[in-house]
Amino acid sequence: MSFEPKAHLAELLQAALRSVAPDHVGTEILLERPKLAAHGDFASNLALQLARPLRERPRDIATRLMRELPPSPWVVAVEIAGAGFINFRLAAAAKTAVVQRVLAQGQDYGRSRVGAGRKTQVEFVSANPTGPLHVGHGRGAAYGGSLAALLDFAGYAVTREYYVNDAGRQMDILALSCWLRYLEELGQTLDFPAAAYQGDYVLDMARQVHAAHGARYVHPVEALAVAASDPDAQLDELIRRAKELLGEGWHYIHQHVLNEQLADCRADLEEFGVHFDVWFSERSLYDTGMVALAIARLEAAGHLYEQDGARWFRSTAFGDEKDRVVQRDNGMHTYFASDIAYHLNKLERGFEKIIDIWGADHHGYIARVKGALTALGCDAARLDVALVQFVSLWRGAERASMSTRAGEYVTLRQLRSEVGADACRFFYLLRKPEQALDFDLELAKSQSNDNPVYYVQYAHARVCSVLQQWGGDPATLAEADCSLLAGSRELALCARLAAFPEMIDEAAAEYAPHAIAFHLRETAAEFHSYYNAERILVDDPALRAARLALAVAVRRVLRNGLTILGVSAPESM
RNA sequence: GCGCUCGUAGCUCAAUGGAUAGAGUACUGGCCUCCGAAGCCAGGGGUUGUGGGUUCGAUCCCCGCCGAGCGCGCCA
Repeated sequence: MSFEPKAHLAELLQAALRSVAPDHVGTEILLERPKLAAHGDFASNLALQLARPLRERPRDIATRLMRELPPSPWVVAVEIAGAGFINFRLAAAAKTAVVQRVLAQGQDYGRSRVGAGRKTQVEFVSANPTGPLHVGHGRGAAYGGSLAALLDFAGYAVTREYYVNDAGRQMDILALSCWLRYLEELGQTLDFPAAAYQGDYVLDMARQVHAAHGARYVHPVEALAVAASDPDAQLDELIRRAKELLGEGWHYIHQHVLNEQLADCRADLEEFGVHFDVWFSERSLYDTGMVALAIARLEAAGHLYEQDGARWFRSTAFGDEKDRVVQRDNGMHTYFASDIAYHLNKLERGFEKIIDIWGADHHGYIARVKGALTALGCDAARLDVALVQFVSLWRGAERASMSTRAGEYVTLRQLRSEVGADACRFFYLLRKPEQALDFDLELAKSQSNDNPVYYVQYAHARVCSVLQQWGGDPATLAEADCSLLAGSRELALCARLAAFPEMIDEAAAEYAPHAIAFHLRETAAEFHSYYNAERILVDDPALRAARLALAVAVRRVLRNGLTILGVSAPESM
C-alpha cells in the first residue's frame, strides 16, 4: 500500500477548492503537522489564504470548504478551529501504515524525486593547499558534504567538487618557504621571512626534498639577501630570485609541495567522511586557455576597459559596488579572472545548478561573479552561493589563534582526534550555516559524552539491542499487524516517521542539512520516551511483532538521516 | 562611512507569514529485582535587541536606531 496521508488530504482539499472557489484553484494547498495534538493530525490554512481574494471571512470559507470535501475512509474528523484552520484527524490505519512503508523502502525511505535528476554541482572547502585544514574548513566540509548528500537523496544528480588554487602567489610562497627550510636543513644560515609559512609541515616537506635529492637544490644564500621595503615585496623578490636560481628545480619543489598538501588534504577529508568527485585545478584553466578565452569574450562584449595600465571588468553595470581588475598592469591575471573562467566552465559542463559554498568573508565576491556570468550571457540565477559564517575557536575563555601563515591554529585533524569525527560533524551541523559558531574545544572535549550525537546514536543502538534480544528474523516483521499500534506514543512516533520525507524535501529546498539533525534528535527523543514507557518484547506475539516493526522503522529513519549527515549509526556503543 | 550576515530562556541553538515561540544544557526533585540510566518523568524559567510600518495574523517581510562578526586590494 502506497497510501500517503498528506498527498491524500491535498487531493481532498483540491476538490473542495474547485467547488468553492473555481477562480482560485491555483492557490497552493499547504498542509502542516500541528504542534498541538488538539489540532489534529494535519491542518490547512487554505481558508485563510482565500480570505482576501474572496473578500470573505476565513471561518465562513472554511465551513464551505469542509462541506465540499469528498468523503474519505482515511479521515475520521474535520474541524474548523482558530482563525479558520481546517484540522484533519486521520483514521488509525492511515497513521500506522507508515511503518510498513519504511520497512518496504529501507534505505530509500525518504528519498524523493523533487530534484528530477537535475545536474547539480556543489563546490566546497576549496582551501588553498598551503597548509593543513583548520576548524573553519571543517565546518565548510561538514556542511557541503551533507548538503551534497541531501540533494542527492532528494533526487538531484550531484557532483562534489574541490577547486584547487594551484596557480596563485600563495602556492609560490609555500614553495619558497619549503625551499628556504631546505637550505636551512642543509646548514645554511638565513633570515626566514616572517611572512612565509612557518608551520612544521613546511619543515617536513623540506626534509623530504632533502632525503630524495640531497643537495641538488642548494644555492648560495648570498643571492637571497633582499632589501626589504615591506614584507610582501620581499617575498615577491625572493620568489623571483628562487625561480631564477632553481630553474626546473623550482617547478619540482612547487609541484612537490602541492602534491603533498593535496594528498594530506584529501586524506583528512576522507577520514572526515567527505568525498569529492572532482578536484579541479585552477592552473588547468590557464594551461587550456580558458582564462584567456573568458576574458576575450568579455572584451568582445564590450565589458572591459583599460585604466592605470590594468584591464578592468565593468561589474558596476551588473550591480557590483565597484569595477574589478581582471588583468594587472604586470600582465598577470587576477584570481577573479580565473574565477570567471571557472564558473563559465562549470555552466558549460552542463550543470543546471551550481552551488558555491564560501566562507562569509567572501560575500563581497558574489556580485562580481554573478555579474561576470550575466555579462557573458549566462543565467546567473543558476549559481547559488551559500555562505558559511566563521568558526571561532576557544580554549575555555581564551581565543585560539587561527593564522595559517604563522602556522598557529587548531587543525581539523586535531579536532577530529580530540572530539571524534561523528561528534564533530553533528556539532557543526547542529546550527544553520549563517549563524556564527563558537567552538569551545574544552567544552567539546569535556562534554563529548553528552553530545547530542550520542543521543541519536544511542537510540539506534538500543533498537539493535532489542532485536538481538528478540533473536527473530526482522524480515518477518513486514507482515506485522501495525493497526495494533494504538498508544499515543506509538502514534506520535508514526507521525514522526511519516514526516521524515517531508522534512527531507524542505531541507533540500533550503540547503539546510541542520534540519535533519534536529529532526533526528526529535525522533530519538520520542523513541527513548516510548522505550521507557512501554515494553517492546511483550508476550503477545502479534503486539510484539507490531512494536518490533515500529522500532525497526525508527532505526531505519535514524540510519538514513545519519548517513546523509555523514555520521555513523553504530549497532552498539 | 557603505555593503553582507546575525541579535530568541542564565548558556548553546531551533521555529515554509499561522494557533499557547520550542529543544538541548545548567539548576531542583523523582525513576534501574523489568528489552542498554549515553535513557526517562516532573518543575521553574521569554516584552524574540529597540521604535515604527505592512495584514485577519509578524521571531519571520519593509524602514529607522542600538549592538556583534565579516567585507570594502592590480591578495587568494
